This record gives sequence, C-alpha cells and structure tokens, in this order.
Amino acid sequence: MRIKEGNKEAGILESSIRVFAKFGYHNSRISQIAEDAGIASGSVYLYYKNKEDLLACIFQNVWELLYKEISVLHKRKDLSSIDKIEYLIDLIFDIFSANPPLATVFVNEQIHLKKETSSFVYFYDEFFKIGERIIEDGIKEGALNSNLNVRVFKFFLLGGMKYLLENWANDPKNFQLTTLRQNVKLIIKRGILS
Amino acid sequence: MRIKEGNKEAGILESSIRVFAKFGYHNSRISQIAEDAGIASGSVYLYYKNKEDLLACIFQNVWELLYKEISVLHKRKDLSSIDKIEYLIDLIFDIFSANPPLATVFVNEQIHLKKETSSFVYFYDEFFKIGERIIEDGIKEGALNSNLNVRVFKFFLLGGMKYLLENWANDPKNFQLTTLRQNVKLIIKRGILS
Amino acid sequence: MRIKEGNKEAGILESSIRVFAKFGYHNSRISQIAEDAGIASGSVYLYYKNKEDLLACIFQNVWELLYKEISVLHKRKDLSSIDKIEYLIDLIFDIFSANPPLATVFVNEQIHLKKETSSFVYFYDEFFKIGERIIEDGIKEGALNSNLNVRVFKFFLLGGMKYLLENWANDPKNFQLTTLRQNVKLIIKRGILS
Amino acid sequence: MRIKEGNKEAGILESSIRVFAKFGYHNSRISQIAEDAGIASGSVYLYYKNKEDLLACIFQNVWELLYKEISVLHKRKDLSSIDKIEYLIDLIFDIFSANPPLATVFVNEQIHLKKETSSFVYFYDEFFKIGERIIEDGIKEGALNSNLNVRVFKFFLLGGMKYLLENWANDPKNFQLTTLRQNVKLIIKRGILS
DNA sequence: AATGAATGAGTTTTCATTCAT
DNA sequence: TATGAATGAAAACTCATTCAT
Repeated sequence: MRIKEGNKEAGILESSIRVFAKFGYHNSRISQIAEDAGIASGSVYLYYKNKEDLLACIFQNVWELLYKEISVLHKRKDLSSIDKIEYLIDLIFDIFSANPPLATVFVNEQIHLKKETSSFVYFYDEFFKIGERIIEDGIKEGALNSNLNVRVFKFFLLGGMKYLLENWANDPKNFQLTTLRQNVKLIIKRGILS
Repeated sequence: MRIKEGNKEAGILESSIRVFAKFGYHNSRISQIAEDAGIASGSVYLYYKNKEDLLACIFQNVWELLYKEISVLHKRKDLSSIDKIEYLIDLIFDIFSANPPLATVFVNEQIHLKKETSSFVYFYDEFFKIGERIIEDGIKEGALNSNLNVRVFKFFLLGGMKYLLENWANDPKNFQLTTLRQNVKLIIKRGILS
Repeated sequence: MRIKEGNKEAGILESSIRVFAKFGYHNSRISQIAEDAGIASGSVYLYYKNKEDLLACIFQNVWELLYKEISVLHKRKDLSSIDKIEYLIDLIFDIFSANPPLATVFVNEQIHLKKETSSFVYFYDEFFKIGERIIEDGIKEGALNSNLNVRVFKFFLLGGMKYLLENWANDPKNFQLTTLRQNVKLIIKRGILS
Repeated sequence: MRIKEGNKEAGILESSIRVFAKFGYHNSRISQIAEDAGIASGSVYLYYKNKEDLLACIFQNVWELLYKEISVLHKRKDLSSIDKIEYLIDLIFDIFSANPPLATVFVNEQIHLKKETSSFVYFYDEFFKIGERIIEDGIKEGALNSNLNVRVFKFFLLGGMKYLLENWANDPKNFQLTTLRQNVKLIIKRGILS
C-alpha cells in the first residue's frame, strides 16, 4: 500500500507514471497501475475517466509547470537572454532528474494524446511561444546569432534534451546529470569547435 | 495495387511504413497494411513473422543503412572530422526527407522494439560506436573542443535531429529542409552566440 | 429531496418506479434511484435486499392490490358478471392512469422477475383464478357466450389493456383514457361489427 | 454444430433468437449465442456489428415480413375488411406458431431498441398505418362500428395477441393455437356476450 | 440509521494470427 | 503462393453491493 490517506488521486497518477515508464502506455494494464497503487482496479475509475485520462493528466501537469516557470522567467529583467536559456536547460533537467520515470513517459508517450482533445495543449503552445520570444529577444539584443532560425533552434534544443533524458532515464548509472547539462550548455553556446 | 510483381515483400514493408506513420504502431491494423499493399491479410504472414517483425525490419533497414554509410565515412582520409559530422547530418536529413513516413516511424516507434530481441541492435550499437570514434578523432586532432563529452554530444545531436524531423514530417510545409540542416550545422559548429 | 420523514422505504420504491420507467430495469442504476430519493446509494440496501427486490416489491404491490380488489369484487352479489368485467377494466385503467410510470414498469419489466422465486406470484395466480371464475360464472348464468375459452379471453383482455397502457404512458397526450376504456368495453361486449 | 455451410449468418440469428427467448436480451451472453451456433464468439462479429445489431435484425425481419404481407393484403379486392382483419390475425399466429422463441423475443424485447436509430421503424410504422387504413375502410363501408376508435382497436388487438403468444410460447402444451385464433376472432367480431 | 468510497466479478468487443482451401 | 473466414485470448470498463466510519 503505497498510497497515503487523502492522497489517493496523486498516488494513482504516480503509479501510472511508473507503469507507463516501465512498459509503455499501450503495454500497460490498468490492473498493473491499480496493483502498484495498492487499490482495486475499479477504483482507478473513481478518480480518472479512463486510461487516456491518466496520460493526459501527466502531460497536463508537466506542461503546466513548464509554462508557469517560463512565464515567470520571461518577465525577469535581471537575466540576459542567454541566462534565460541556460536557466531553462537547468529547469528541464531538474524536473526530470527528480523523477526519472516521468522523463521516460514525457519523452515517449506524448504521441498517444490527440492535440485536438487534450487540455495540455494550451500550456504546450504557450510554452513554445514564450520560448521563441526569449530567443527572439536575444537576437534583437545582439546576443544571439541573427542567422539562427528560432523554430529550428527551439526544436533542436528540446529534442536533444529529450533524447538525453530518455537515455539517462533508461540507465541513470551511465550518465552524470551534471555532465549532461554542462555539455548541452557548452554546445549551445560555443559549438563543438575548439 | 501498389505492388509490382516480384516485389511483394518490399511492398508490404512500404505499406507498413505508411500505415504505422499515419496511425502509430499500436493503432495500425494488419488488415490496413494488407489493404494498402493490395493483398490479403493472411499473406502478410508469408513474408513477415508477425506485426512486430514488420517494425523490426523497418528499423533493421534504417540502422543497417546508417551503419554502412558511417563505416565508409569513417575510413575516408580525405575528410576532416568536422566534415564527417556535417556529412552525417546531411545523410540523415537526406534519408528521411526522401521518405517522410519513414521519418515519422523512425522517430516515434523504436520504443516498441525490445533491444534484447531485435537484430537491428547490432547496427544501432555499431553506428554509435563509430560515431563516437569520429568525434574522438576530432578531439585528438585538436579540431573539436576537448571538454566535450562524446556520448552527450552524440545523443544530443541525434535527438535534436529526430525532433526536427518529427515536426517536419508532421507538417512539411512549415519547414524548409535546407533551413533545418544549415541551422543544425551552424549551432553545432559555432553555437548560438553572435 | 422528495422523501418525507418516516416514509423512506416508500420513497425509495417510488423513485425506483420513476427510474425504471424512464430507463428500463437493466439500464437503471442504483445510484440514480438513490439520487432521485435524496439518499446515499448504500442506504437503498437498508430497506431493500438488492435491485431485483425493488422490482419484486413493485409487482408485489400491484398484484396484491389487484388481488384484493378482485377478491372483493368476486363476492359482490349486486353485480352481474359483465358488470364485474367492466369494473375490472375500469379498475386497471384507474390504477395506472394515476401513476403512468407504474404503468410503464408494469407493462415492460415483469419479464425480469423469475416466477419461481418471486412472492408476487401468489397474488398473480390468484388474481387470474378469480378472474377466470368470474368469466365462468358469466357463462354458467348464460350472460356470456359459452363458446368462449376462458383463459384465452383473460389473457387477450389483459394483454390488450397492457399494450394500450404502454402506448398511453409513452405519450399520454395522444390518448384520452376515457376513449381507451370505453372502446375496450365496446369491443369486449359487442365486437367490432356494426 | 447447428450451422450449415453458407448459412452462418442466418444460423447466428436463429441462435440469438433461441438464446434471447430463453434468458432475455440483457441476460444473454454473446458467448452463449456463439456456442449455440457452434462457432467462436468472435465470429459473431463477422456478421453482426454488436449485440444490439442482432436484436435489430430480428425485428427488422419480422416487421418487414409483416409489412409486406399487409401491403399485399391491403390491395386485395376479393376480401372484405373483416376478412382482412381475420387474415391478419391468422398471419400473426402463423408466423409465430412456426417459431415459438421468435414469439417470445418479439413480445418481450422490442423495448430494448431505440426507435430513433433502428431501421425496422419504417416497416413498423407503415404496418400500423396500413392496418389503420384497413379498419377505416371497414368503417366507411359500414361493416365496422363507426364508434370504434381505430388506434385503440389496433393496439388492443395487437397487444391481446402478443400476450396470448407470450403465454403460449412459454408453455405451448397449455394452449391450442386453433383455440387462440378462433377465440380472438370470436371476441373481435361478436364480443363476449351470448 | 446513514454514508459513499472501495471493491472486483463479469462481459463485450477487438484483432493478431492461423489454416483449410 | 495466396486467400480471408474463423479463432479465442485478452483487457478496459461498469456498477451492484459491501462495510468502515
């Protein structure tokens, strides 16, 4: 019984993250999630509409958090654009390093959610919009290379970090998170040339 | 009837790529693949052991091709390390730009294959080993930054390109492939600073 | 909150009649009945053994009432046989016209009760026995056609009235109850020939 | 294995009639129908969309047959209105006496089909429209009592026959079909008075 | 008496795979 | 080789019923 009193809803979600991470969304059984949460399988449906709802809630939580953080970050005047990008890199590594199964789910399973019907999409879209604005600000200020395509950089950076996180979550012993974040910052800022 | 005489095996695989790309592996039906290939669903099993075998063959083909290309590339003496990395970037964009559904499948569905039982793993592992060696050579030669962690760079670059390809394949109108490859090279080589 | 103090048992039964009439027995949820009755769903089980018990009680009440009425009717010496049959027709229309949902349930849901285990069966059987005796008396007295098969007439009359009640309860605006009962009496007594 | 070659679709429907008649629609299991038909339960879905589709097809067949018969009957010039009504009574007894389980299903289960989505409704509505016309013709010709309400008579007659059929199908030994049809005609034509 | 969260048995339906033709 | 009808295992989900409070 992993679930504490009054925390059943959150406990089921945590169990679903563990199970989805281990088996993948489609190979996960509601009964496995229930067992991990220490409840009967029918009880899952007291808190979540169906299996897809569990996945949707996971992504809702992550993207809402990322959106809130980037919103605050965007408004800060004490940080340069490049500081903000480094801050974002740290933020993402911090969120997922605290929860490796969440990283696995985040990296692999978003594809199973239809954008049209998912409520996380608002936060997802806004996160990227603000991310683009931060980069654009950096270009305007002259700090970033004006030949950079903002959308390409945005996707390249997120994709690179996702793949690193996926490999790290699969085998955390093989990677030092510190090495990951430092190298990402290094590559981004200076390139790989000596 | 898309299949030419004597090419049924390849035709089925191409159909599976189209169907997997459109619906995702788990939401694809063998009957859909058979219909797309213009054959009866039972006939799929004359050429492929089962549904997972189709996916495995797709990845086998891609990783084998990448392995062969990188093997040849590694041996070339007329190219510098940085030339070879640029060549690899072009290679990957070329392979998938010629076949957008393959890009979608490549980016999204590898997770459904168990590394333990899949024969593509040999090529996958070798590809990365040689990739690491190319980067290491560059460091030894003094062309690449010696502070770079080889494995981090390797995963970061591939992950970034995968995510770009995914977004491009989803909506090719929104992205110029030329822009993608130029920007990736730019970021990799010089970073984003002006 | 439809239930008055001290009347909870009856209130639950009335709610079950409304809900069974609206959705049908198998599509009705105990939780709907409880909600209609203004109580918690678990409380239903303080007064009724289970869902089937609710239906059994509904039919128990109806058939017991019909049995009691026909018992009294049978003994009356001031009425002829044909008077008694007309009286019965009026009785049935009166009972259900006062409670349309009860008519719907009565007409449609008796099938879900197993005769072997239901206590309403005693009243049901007795009702029909006395009904037969009234008709037989009419034949003996010479008032009714001696070629009439008593059981056929009994079922035909009740079935005809049930179907009329079902259609009336579904759409009361379309039927005048007065028209129903007058026509049934007309057909029964004189046939349809001019 | 009750199903003959080339007759699987019809065999499944016949099995569903037997099973629905025995247990009622909601207490019938697809697995029971499949077992009765001598096939695997999945095979039911090769021929019928789902459980409700089976019921819908049963009623479609019955009402289509009744509609076709009454259409032909309505046009006949060699029969009086009262002949046509007697003919209809015989028709209904004939159809169901040949198939007692069908009678049980017909009488008890139509309620589970929603009129809005069922294709049998056209035939059902037309059957009743033509039935009304036959009765109206009888009134106009002076053969039938002009005080008769057409719709009341229509429902009363059908309901009475349904209930008789239900009781007959439950226990065919107890009823002579000849007695049923003769008595119904007798009551309808002359009433019960001597 | 009253509650309502929790249970878990039970059924429809899907679809990868087989195999008689 | 090729077919496609038939299979049957497997899982999401529902909801009557229970019972700790």
